[in-house]
Amino acid sequence: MDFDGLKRMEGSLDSDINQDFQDAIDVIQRHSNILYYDTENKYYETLESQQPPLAHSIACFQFTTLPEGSGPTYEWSDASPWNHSTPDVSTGPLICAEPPPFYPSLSQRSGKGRKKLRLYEYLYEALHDANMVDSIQWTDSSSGVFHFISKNKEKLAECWGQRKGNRKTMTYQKMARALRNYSRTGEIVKVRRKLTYQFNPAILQRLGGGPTVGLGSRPSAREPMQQSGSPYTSMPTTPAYYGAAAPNEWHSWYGQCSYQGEYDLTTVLTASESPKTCIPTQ
DNA sequence: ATCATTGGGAAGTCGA
DNA sequence: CTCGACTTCCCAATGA
Repeated sequence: MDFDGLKRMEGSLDSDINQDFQDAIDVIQRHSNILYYDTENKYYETLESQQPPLAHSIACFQFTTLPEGSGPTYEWSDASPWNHSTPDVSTGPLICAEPPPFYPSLSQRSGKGRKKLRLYEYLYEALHDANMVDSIQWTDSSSGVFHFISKNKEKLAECWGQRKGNRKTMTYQKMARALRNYSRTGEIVKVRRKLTYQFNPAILQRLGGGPTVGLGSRPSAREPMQQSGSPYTSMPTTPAYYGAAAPNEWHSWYGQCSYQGEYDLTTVLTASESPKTCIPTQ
């Protein structure tokens, strides 16, 4: 992203971002470095050339069609990122283009043996999509903390709903409800900050980035992630959220913080060199 | 007081 | 038929 792009971004960010503008800049800078993420698919290289100027279209997803019976036929990470351009939300209501012919219908998408795309996977995907930067951004990608942009969070939700082929329009409220269910399993937890959530480090790792933690299979509601002996239980390198990989311990950390009043997330999250304690801003 | 956001219960849907 | 993973609806609490 060039400087002009940055400037445009700045103009489009609304008040809740301004409150932590430095944060946003940091995230944008991170995104500018993220373009190499998908070098294998050449997504970001080709996006520009492939994209027609559909200024108000979103949520057109291109899937790689895999032959039936060739092993696990769908993994979310195998799906090519969707083609869409950033809608100019300031000029009017969001209009979603009809899915292109290759857009898989629900039945196709969930065909034999295909794993359903999970919300957290979708969010992770969106976080690496430069065109979604106006809807969702990393607050601190290394610790898996991300936040929704108040102004455009509904766009992301709509995209999610379209991707799932829901009958009704997905809203942020409904998406957030699903997100809250993750707090039970610990896949994503709520950060005590407006519109901000955090991936579990193990999930983050599994999704292809983030800190190195003990890997395990995906936790289930019945088997919440337990990582006793994990470095995160004793050593909060990025103290705020890694405090523990186990959800319960995360929460206990949050609980601690909440007693200390509002804390400076930016400070806490951007300082990873040395262990720090929670820093209240007031 | 208003609005946005958060949180959770409960029932329903859908695919595996 | 069961189960997981949402989805949908609703309502209450909280904070700006």
